[in-house]
Amino acid sequence: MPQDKFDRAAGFPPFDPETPVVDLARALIGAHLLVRGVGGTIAETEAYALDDPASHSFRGPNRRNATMFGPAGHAYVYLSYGRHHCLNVVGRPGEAVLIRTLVPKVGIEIMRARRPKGPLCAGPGRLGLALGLALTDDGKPFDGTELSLTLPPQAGSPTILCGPRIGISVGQERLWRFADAEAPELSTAIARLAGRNC
DNA sequence: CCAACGATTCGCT
DNA sequence: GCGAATCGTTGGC
Repeated sequence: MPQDKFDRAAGFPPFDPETPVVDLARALIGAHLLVRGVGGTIAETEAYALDDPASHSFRGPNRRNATMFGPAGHAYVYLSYGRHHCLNVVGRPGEAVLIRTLVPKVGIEIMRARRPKGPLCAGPGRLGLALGLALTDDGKPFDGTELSLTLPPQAGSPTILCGPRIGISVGQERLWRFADAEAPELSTAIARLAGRNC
């Protein structure tokens, strides 16, 4: 049963220049994410690398992806399909982890006000709306000021499922989508990842 | 310069 | 299950 390559208790988040983005993506499963006091537990992530045709960084730096080439531990927020604000955690240069699903914990009333119907934080677009993300959040650090990323003390090493990333037309062979097998929000996602543990 | 296409979601058939 | 919404980036001419 493969598990994380780093010691979750040693230091979190692992924003050192050595941590490959796949390890960061796995490390963030089970972490607690807050955006201006609203958030929850990360349940689903995707990794995007530099030599990765599915990544925004693949063709080099530009106005949109500049944050991906900046320091680790900052938020890369971009506009998806002209309407959704999606949140990433920047790792090594040109690498980032897309936060796809959160188990809502804090500020649920606020999230529900922003999203009157349907799932609060299941899917990157819904999550961005529920957390009140905007393009002005692009480049902000996860330093506990507006954005924070912590590992709950009681959190153990979750069982992590993996599978192909969603919504991409290239790079499907990389099984870089990760999900917490225990997360309640992921019934359909878990079904699609059933039996895969890597 | 212009047409096509997304790291998506929602509503209707 | 399918198509619209919506806009910045991309790629072809």
